[in-house]
Amino acid sequence: MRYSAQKGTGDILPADIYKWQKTEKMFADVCHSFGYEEIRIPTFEQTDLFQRGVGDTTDVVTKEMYTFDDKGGRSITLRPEGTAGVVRSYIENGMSSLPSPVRLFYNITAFRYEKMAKGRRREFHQLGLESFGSAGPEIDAEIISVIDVFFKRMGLKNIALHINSIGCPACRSKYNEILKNHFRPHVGTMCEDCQARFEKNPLRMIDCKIDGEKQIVQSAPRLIDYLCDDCKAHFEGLKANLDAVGIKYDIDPNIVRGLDYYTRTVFEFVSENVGTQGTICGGGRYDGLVEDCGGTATPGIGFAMGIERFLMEAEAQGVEFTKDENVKIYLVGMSENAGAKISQICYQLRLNGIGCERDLMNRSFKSQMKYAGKQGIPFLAVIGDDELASGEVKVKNMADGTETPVKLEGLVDYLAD
RNA sequence: GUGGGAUUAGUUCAGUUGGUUAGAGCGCUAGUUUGUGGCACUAGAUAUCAUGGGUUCGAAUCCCAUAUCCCACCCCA
Repeated sequence: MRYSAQKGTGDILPADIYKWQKTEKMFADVCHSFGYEEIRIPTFEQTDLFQRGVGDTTDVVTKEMYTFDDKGGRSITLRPEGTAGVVRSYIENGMSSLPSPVRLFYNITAFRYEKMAKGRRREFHQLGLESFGSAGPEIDAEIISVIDVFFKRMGLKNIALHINSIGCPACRSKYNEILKNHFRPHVGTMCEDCQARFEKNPLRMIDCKIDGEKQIVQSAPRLIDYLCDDCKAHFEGLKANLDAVGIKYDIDPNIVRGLDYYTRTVFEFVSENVGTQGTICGGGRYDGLVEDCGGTATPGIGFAMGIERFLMEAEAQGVEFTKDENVKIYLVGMSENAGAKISQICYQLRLNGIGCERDLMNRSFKSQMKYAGKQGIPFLAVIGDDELASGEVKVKNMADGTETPVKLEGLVDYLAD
């Protein structure tokens, strides 16, 4: 039996891991600079949290969740996204009593049972953040600028930002009636999905891929034109705040987003390099979610970015990731007697945080040299009987071939720069 | 859930109309007269040709099924 990683999962190998580490570290740095702190939440939650939080009519919940009963008979689900778990934690840990806004970021894996395609995995990784307690559009603009700053500091060029407002429950239900009146005479001619959507969520009929080209869909009234005064003011405020810092955006009335909890602001960063859908990062406001999950009514907003998709985009843009050297010096053993001394030197170097390697394969002198060269280790020193006698080694700089005599007791200091 | 392409060494790929011991590059191991590497040269190891059936004197090659990977639809990160 030959085992392989499960469909839609995969290994992140040493050859790539430094890119992930750079990405994760930069995201944390940027979040910190905005006053966000990291939170770590469990990989699984009770199924009900996602049904209620994400919405039990969404695709994610109805057909994509990894759900199973544990030995105690509880229904458990591997998180399909991060927001619901963070909201649960916010409520459970009484974070509403902390100074507002409460700002949290996270680095998680998430799980969705999907058919494979480019940029889509069953286990995938997200960097994201959530912010609680602030209802104004300033924070909407601020979390978008978190992403903008992150992209810029990672060396990415502009990635298209699409924004939209899907209103609050009040203006949305009013709009739904208007939309239904528009479609009612034509429902019969539309696709099966749209006939179902007509009753449950007419908003989604607008971005139907089957009927999308039809005149009746093209001419449908747009939610953004029917926002209530408060929602309209919020959206204008968002645009003004983005304009103020020079972040460019397109208003895309078709962004609906597949998760039920969104209200007012929704946005996506989209690219052509990560598959058909192209969303690298998506998010929005969810002013009703905390209350829906059993907390006191608290506005919230957040986003999540797919690390796999981000790296695809970074690679497509030719972003260079430099790999740090972990091992600074290789100690070549020249004689049988040198082994113990080399062990002592390595131990001292490592105690002082200096990475070093020595032969563990009983290799010839020449092979040790080759190994050090191939590994790209920047310094090298040969230790044989001469060095044992004199207590001095020649430290060779592998890049330019120069050698510097260094006393053994001074080796740590010499390499410490 | 619907449709399309693919699967040969660790890896990227060749492999003729079905015909003897299935090849190469990279990588790996060792050596090129035992105190200086990357390059080069030489040698070596490594393949149930995805799995199971079938056709045939003979299958990596043709047929069927299954699995996996990839791509599109849908949806999302």
